[in-house]
Amino acid sequence: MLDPKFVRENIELVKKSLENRNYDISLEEFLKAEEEKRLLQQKADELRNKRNVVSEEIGKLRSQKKDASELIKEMKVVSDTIKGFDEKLKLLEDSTINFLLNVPNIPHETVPVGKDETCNVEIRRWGEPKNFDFEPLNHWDIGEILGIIDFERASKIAGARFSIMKGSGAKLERALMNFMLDNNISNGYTEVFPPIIVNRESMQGTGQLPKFEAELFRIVDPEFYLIPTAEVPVTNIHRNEILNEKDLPIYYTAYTPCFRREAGSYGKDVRGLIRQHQFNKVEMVKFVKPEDSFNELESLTNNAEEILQKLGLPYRVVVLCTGDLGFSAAKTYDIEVWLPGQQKYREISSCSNFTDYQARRANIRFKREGKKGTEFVHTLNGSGLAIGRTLVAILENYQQKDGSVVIPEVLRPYMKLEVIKNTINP
RNA sequence: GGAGAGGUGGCCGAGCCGGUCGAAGGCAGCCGCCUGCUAAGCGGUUGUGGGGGUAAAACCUCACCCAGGGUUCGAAUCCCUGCCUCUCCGCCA
Repeated sequence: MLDPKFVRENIELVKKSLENRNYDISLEEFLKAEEEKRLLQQKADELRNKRNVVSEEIGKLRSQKKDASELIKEMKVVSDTIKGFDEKLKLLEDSTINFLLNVPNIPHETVPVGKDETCNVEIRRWGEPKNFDFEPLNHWDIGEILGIIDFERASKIAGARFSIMKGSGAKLERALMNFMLDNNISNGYTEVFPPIIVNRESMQGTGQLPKFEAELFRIVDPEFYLIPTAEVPVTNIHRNEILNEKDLPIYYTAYTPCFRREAGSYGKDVRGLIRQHQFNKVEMVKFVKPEDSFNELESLTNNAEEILQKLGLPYRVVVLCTGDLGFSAAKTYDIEVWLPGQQKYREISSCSNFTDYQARRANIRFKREGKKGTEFVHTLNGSGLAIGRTLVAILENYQQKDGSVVIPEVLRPYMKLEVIKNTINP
């Protein structure tokens, strides 16, 4: 959420931001309501002050056994007036907050302005897409040949966009989790394993609600939401807290399953592991001081890249333009891994700085040493990495002519295996 | 699932037959005094958010004693609902 005071004082900047993000929202109504709210609040506060003073007076008269019925009568009217003001105030407050909850974060000045994903800008590449001396297969074909992924039975159990990992496939999934967690831990992140169903307040704290309800799986009775990313529970760890300056920065990493409805993506990636309703992910989350957050975004992104480098998977980093930038983010780098089966770079990580946007929603503050008052922290997060997609990348990049898949060196201690051999369909 | 206890400031802990309670007392923290140094001791001070005010402060004011409603001229204190914690019983990975 943006600071109402900030919006009030930076109308042009906010308008520009909305325009660059292709949002068609007018600020006029909000500003009017905001102004009205402040005036009304002043009036109500004055009356409350009067009531406080006179009520105390009544108390004194009472204790002296003197008559106070005139004052009581008078205050009854005042109280009714206050009640009326409060009702109006509540409506105005609701409408201003509701408005702000639907206004996206302001993109950082280094974010390229552009309409849609075609305007994203590639920042760097690492590794060379390998030349195969045979036609590289899609991961779902590899999975079938090796007997390590079963989509058909998964759809029997749950439905479309689910999968069963089997044998060496399941083991590879597990190895990736552990390798990624260990790597993040060695980069200074503290491992956490949070709840994966959460309450409404948490979803609102990180910005999934109220705007993106359609993306979420929901449990109706009692009301809970399945997390679409570990960002939700992990960022909310410090909801409604005031942290000490000396505690910052805080780095967390978490493995969790993630659940997404994928509404509106019916035609896309219908085959394979790329777009599933349930998938595993290792996430990195940071709480930092405002002045550090954009440097922290660079190191966060580097931490994610390091994993791909160690796995020997070619990738590129792109910075999202204003039109493609996520709702709560001020700046986002997507990391895209090379998939030989698709001859394309595909997103495998998304690293974002949310500045104070989530912190204000979730009310996460910190106190500077020797300074009065509090400030909102800046929050960041990034995948490090999406496990299913990493597994896809390994199958496709490390496939051999005979259908087998070589296990990347760094995973061998975890797998206790060097090659997933093709014993089923040689 | 059944029975009971409780949620107060950074922490501990009073208040809870309604008024002078933003809230006693203690601890911790900060400032000063004292002391050869340390400890002890003495005095002062210490929350968050909103609105107004200011160049910035000072300052004024409202709200906040788990959350949301209600009663009342007035609520930490009374009533209702919800959430959470603890103890006992049952059930269970």
